[in-house]
Order: sequence, then structure tokens, then C-alpha cells
Amino acid sequence: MGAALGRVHRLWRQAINHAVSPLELTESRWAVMVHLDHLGEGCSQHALAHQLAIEMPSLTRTLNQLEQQTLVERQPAPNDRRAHTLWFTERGRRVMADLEQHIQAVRTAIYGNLTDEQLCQLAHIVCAMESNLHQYLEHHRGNGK
Amino acid sequence: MGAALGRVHRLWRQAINHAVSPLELTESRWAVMVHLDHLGEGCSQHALAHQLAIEMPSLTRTLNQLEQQTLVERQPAPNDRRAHTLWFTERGRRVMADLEQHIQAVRTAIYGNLTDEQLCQLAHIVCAMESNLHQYLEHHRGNGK
DNA sequence: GGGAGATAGTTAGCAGGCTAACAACGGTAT
DNA sequence: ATACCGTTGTTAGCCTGCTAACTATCTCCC
Repeated sequence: MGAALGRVHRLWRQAINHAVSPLELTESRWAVMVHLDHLGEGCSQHALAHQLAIEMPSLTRTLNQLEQQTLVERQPAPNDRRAHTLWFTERGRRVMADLEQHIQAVRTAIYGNLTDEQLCQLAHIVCAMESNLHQYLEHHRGNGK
Repeated sequence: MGAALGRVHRLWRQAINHAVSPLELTESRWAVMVHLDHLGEGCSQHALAHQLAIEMPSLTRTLNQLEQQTLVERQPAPNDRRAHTLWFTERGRRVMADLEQHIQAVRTAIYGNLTDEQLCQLAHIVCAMESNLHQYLEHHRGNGK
């Protein structure tokens, strides 16, 4: 039954991939851009990875791609020579401005025929499952089984 | 917002992976076994891939693994020399019998604090989103854009 | 100040989804 | 019969998640 979530997630990824492909983006790169915008420029990779709920190496790879596309850049962080701060480039900011309009069609296609109440229920249930899963995994790691 | 589904799916995969690891299985191999059982032995790879909602090459790889573990075997199909029929081995059937008990803990951990009504709502909403996404993708493929 | 342990980021390589391209076979129409 | 098209399954290789192991740095405590 949790498999249904996987199916929807893969379809959603395909839809987003299609929607942002005119901007030379993919779902994962798009997600990084959006969350960087949401978190605010100048944040660390660690903070961004936490926000995205992915591991650092996954983010490292995606950031390399975005940096190669000159959409995002890493700058040395003041006060910590290990860390980087993340910033949009000029071009990155222009792309961000265009994003919403490309995504909107997907959003309305997916959520269009659902009521606000249903979306609220969905968010609530999914959040509960997420927290349940976190708890399960945390519990079954400290112990051997 | 669809990203939350991805997070839950990844956590769920980790939980299942953990739960079935004593049987030398992973979530994807487990899913193949369960769906083969559900669909009935003797079915074709195509039918099983459809049931799992994955593409044939993904299934091919997983079946290779299961065959190497002597849990499942491919047999030539009568009446169609291209196709295979899929069968559990003796060992595979024994493992299937053990599966439910290993999975149960995960299920109760995830769904335990949700009401039947919530699960029903979830199934309904997820199903709607799945069908919306299918429609979107179908629509935006026939056309150039 | 100097050493032990935590933390930020990277690299390497695995897992399992996908598409594209192919071989082998089936089915149908001429 | 043969020619063509659809189907089944495989191979090759991309994408993006992950863990493990590493470097470089920071922090804290003696």
C-alpha cells in the first residue's frame, strides 16, 4: 500500500521533469533551486540538504550540475573554512522568476479536482506517516533488530 | 508538496528494506515476490511489470537477482517462444510464507495511529492524484508541448 | 597550545527507477 | 509464403537516491 506513494512520486517526477525541461532543469535540480530560494541565499549545504531531506552526497552532485549550468554558485563561508554558502547567479535568479509559470500547469493538473479539505487531509496523513516512519527507523537502528 | 510523497516513499523503502533484510531481500525484490504471489504463478513478465507499474527493464534486473537467489524461476511459455512464465521455487514459497510476519511490524508502526477512515481517504486521494498524473503525462506527450 | 571528537563537504560505488535500441518471435494481409 | 508491424524480453547506459570512507576544519577540554 505504501507502494502507491512510490507510484505517484515517480509519476510526479516525470511530470515535473517534463514541465521544467524547457529550462534545462530536472526535478531534482528544480527542487534544489526552489528550496534554496525558500531557505534564503547564503545558507550552507548542510542546511539545504536538511531542508530537502536528502543526504549530503546527493546534494553535492546536484549542486555540481547547477554550478556547471551557472545557475547557482558556492562561496566560501566567513567564519568556517570547511563550509560553503550558496547563492543564485544572475541567470539563476532569472530562471527562478520563470519557474512558477512552468510549474503551475502541473499543479493544477494534479490538484485541480481535489478540494482544499482533501489536500489538507492528505498533508496531515502524510505528515503522520512520515513521523511514524522516522520513529520506526530510529527505534530499529539503535538496537540490533 | 508532491515532494512529501517522495520523502515518505524513501522512508518506507528503508523500513521495508530493514524488515526483509533477514530474508536477504530488498524492498524491490520483496515487491516482485508479493505481486507475483498476488497475480498467480505462471504469469508473464509483462503482466507482472504492469501490475507493479514499473517498466520491463527494471523488472528484468530484479528477476535476475531473484533467480540467482533461487527464489523465483523463469520457464519458457507454451504457445509463445518469446515469453516466459514465472514460478516460485520451493525455497521461494517457503520465504513467501515467512514474509507477512516480518512485514507486520512495519505496517502497524506506520498505520497504527491512523484511523481506518484516514487510510480510506488517503487511498482515495492518492488514487485520484495518480489518475490525474497519468492524464497529464498522456496529454503532454502526444503533442510537442 | 595540543589532542579527541564532532562537523562540512567530497569521492567512490551500489540500488533501482527510467529510456533507447535491439533480437527474436507472433500475427496478419497480400 | 512473405513482408510488415506489434510484442516480449534483454542490454546498455542515465538519473538520483543511498552508505562508507576520506579530508579538512572547528570545538572543547586538559
